[in-house]
Amino acid sequence: MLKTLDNALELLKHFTREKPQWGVRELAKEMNISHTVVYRMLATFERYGFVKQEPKTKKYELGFSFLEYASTLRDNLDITELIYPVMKRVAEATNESVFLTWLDGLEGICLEIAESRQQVKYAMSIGSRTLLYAGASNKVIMAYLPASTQSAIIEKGLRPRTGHTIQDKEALLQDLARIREDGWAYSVGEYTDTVFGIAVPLFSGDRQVVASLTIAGPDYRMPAEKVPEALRELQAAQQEVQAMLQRIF
Amino acid sequence: MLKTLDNALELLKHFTREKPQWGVRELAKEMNISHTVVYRMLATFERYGFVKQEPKTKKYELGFSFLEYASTLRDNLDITELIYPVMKRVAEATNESVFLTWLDGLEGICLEIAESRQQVKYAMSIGSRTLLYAGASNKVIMAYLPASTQSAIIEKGLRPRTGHTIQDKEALLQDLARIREDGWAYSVGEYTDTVFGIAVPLFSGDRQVVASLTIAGPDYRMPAEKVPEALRELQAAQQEVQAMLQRIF
DNA sequence: AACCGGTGGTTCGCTATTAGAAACAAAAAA
DNA sequence: TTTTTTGTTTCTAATAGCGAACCACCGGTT
Repeated sequence: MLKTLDNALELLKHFTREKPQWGVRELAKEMNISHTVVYRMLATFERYGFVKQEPKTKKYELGFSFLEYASTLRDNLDITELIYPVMKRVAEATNESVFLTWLDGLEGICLEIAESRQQVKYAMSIGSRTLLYAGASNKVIMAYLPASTQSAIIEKGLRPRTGHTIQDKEALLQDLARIREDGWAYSVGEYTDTVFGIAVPLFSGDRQVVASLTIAGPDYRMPAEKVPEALRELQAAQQEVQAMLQRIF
Repeated sequence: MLKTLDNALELLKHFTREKPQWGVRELAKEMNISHTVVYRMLATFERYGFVKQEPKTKKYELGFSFLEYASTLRDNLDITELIYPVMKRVAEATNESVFLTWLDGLEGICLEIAESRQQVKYAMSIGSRTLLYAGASNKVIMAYLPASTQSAIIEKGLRPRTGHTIQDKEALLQDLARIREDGWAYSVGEYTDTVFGIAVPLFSGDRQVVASLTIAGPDYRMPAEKVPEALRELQAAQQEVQAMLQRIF
């Protein structure tokens, strides 16, 4: 393990939505290290476009290189070309937004969004991480993980996202068992208040869960009687995407 | 400048669309350094999710952290909330896709795309870099840059992207002068074959070009007589976005 | 089964690189 | 104006990284 690189990557973590700009000395104080060191790291990052210095304020912020790497990363997964069209079709058929959530370690990460025509955007954008124990899109992934992994997620703590987030370990495991039997998940307001989700899992060639496909939107637009129709649409997409995944993975 | 960090960022450059996966020794040979060093760098990056190792092949590839940082980066610019809705409106009015290109050093970078309903996707995705001397979206930015910056771009070389890319220095400068007079640019097949572009510039609070807004699509869908109407739509969007930019920058 | 060339991962001593105090110039703030 | 704070540069002690040699493992060949 390289300490210099480790320090540098730790530094990057400080550039967040809440605090996107940092002065050299300001950041050094925050990290409890010499401002000289911070300066050198930022200067090196800047040469590669990972941060850039605003000429006026002299403060540093994230650079466009992240966009470039994110772009090639998404290309690697053939999402835009293969999966997105299917998602878009479901979005148009159901008039709701469709999300592709990928499994990454003990968390989920949103890889693609097909917006419905109804322009109601959510506070979820591509690249945002999610906890696996709340919301249909996440639970449907967790349901198919090995028991040991499920435990690991639970051990990390079940902090509630909303008033409807399941906080009891046993209740969660039971819920997951049911989802596994059904082959799909439905939830309302678990991850975000007043938002429903209908989700199905996606598997790799060797039958491991790797992702989920989700229809989501404001709860008032998806009463119980409309769920079966949306689910049918989603399951058709699932099969289609599944076939493509087998060929790749 | 930190050499260790510099090396590490140089290493990342090798993960491209063309070669997204690397073995430790393979990459070491490519970079002409010890495989031990490469291993240490990859291991450190992996702890932060910037690369990940595929369990089967043991090869490394880019990790999801880039998506996360790209996401917060885009949030910083308030694009999704403020500018995207305007772009979407133009896309629906004209039935063509609308692109937001940002100025970054001597290059452009695509920050947002509002797709038209007609599902014809281009090989351009968010985060891709573009050269400033070809195509309406780029030239309209270059046209408003100071002469010294224009020279710098030209000095770097005018490699043709297509058969219609302007390669003569004088011809280019003359074209830019005209664009500056008109306040907008129109081109066909300069950056990508059989693709037209109509573009207008966007300025920061202190009257510096920072970006461009572009309508683009297959050339057969935009004959000369339809250009004025599309331009009108685009210029309305320009004013609207401009007003928002003044408030931010 | 033994072999071989390949892989990713580990160890350890020498040495190049990095950290951090101090100093600097410039720009805000007093 | 002075004072404080900023980003940046310089210097040297000492830490952290380099790389040869190492191991354990895998997959194909003999």
